[in-house]
Amino acid sequence: MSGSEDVIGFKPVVVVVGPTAVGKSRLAVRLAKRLQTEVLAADSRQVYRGMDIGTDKPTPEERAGVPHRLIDLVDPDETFNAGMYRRAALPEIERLHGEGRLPLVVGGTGLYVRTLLRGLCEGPKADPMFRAQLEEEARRRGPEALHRELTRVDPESAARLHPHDRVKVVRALEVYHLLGRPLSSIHQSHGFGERPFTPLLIGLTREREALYRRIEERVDAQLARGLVDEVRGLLTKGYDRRLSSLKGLGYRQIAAYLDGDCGYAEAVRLLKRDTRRFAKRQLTWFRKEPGILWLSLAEDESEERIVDKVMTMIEQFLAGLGRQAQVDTLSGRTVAAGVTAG
RNA sequence: GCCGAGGUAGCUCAGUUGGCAGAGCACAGCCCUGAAAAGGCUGGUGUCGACAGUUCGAUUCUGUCCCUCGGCA
Repeated sequence: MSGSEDVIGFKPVVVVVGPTAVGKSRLAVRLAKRLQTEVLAADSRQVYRGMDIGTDKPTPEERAGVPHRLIDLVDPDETFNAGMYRRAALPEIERLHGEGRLPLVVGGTGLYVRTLLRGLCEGPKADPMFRAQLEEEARRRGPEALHRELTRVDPESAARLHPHDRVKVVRALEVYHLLGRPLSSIHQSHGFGERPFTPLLIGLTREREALYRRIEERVDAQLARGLVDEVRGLLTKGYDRRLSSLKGLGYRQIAAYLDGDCGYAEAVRLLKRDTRRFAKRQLTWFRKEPGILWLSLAEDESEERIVDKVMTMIEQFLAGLGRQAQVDTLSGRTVAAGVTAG
């Protein structure tokens, strides 16, 4: 079933979010089978080709019969970012709608999910040369110098950003440099106000302790599957540790070990710790994202039962859309594509 | 049983010549508009082993007891 064809005027999208290792990917495969649709990843790391174990991509077996999109889009030394993700994802969603299927977005990259559901402001694309220049300046004169510069051209952004937050200070300066307009004014007029779809947002969570245990187990499993060899292979191919792709969890810590910065046990400890911290940051992000229906998973809960629960939520969601469409037709209003559901 | 060392945060430990208890790690809370698994900010969570004594005031000094680790029996 898909059901999206009976809700004329709406563009429904089901989105499953949650912290790393909560169990999103496995659930996604089962859900996609039941919905006869495809999995659209919202994951800033799985876009890199050749980075499979460390990003915990679904295995070929898991992907058999269930197409996965928005994975393996670029090589590790290519730039990728939220804007590129959005440009790649929107056509996939449109295509599925055209085929009468319900798009299923699954991922833990909060910003990517947000760019789909609420848009991305019309800022200029990243300019690597200019960024490198600013980075050099930060090294020479300290990060505070960049922040002082920002205070001159965009006092609002400067007030919002901590002087040490180099990445975001550089982006704000870049926007002003390319556009002659402060980033803050662009944000203000955008405000994440777009509503291109009618989403059902499902957040998966677990008790903190259980989640942390799953993270440790998953890291151990990744190591058993050959994470060290995967990282070594990337370094041998000439990919630099400073690449954004290799600064991700797993790659950063194992590359440090391979370069002799620390011992193996220490690298594993740090990887587990950093992954726990990451999961915590994800929870902070999603907690304040509006409209998420939270589903707390019990440790002994079977995958079949979880799928049933989520399917019930999806059916109710679609039924609600049907009623809403009827009401709107009766009252003679034009149904705008993008009525808020949350 | 005797002798010695110790008991302070979740862990390892520092410290108070008697005056609101502090480091690292661990952890918790938060920010985020083309780097987002990135980047950044904030926070000490405590019956100082227990009971009694001295004192205006004891985690600190004294006594008794309990526990841990060594050594000797």
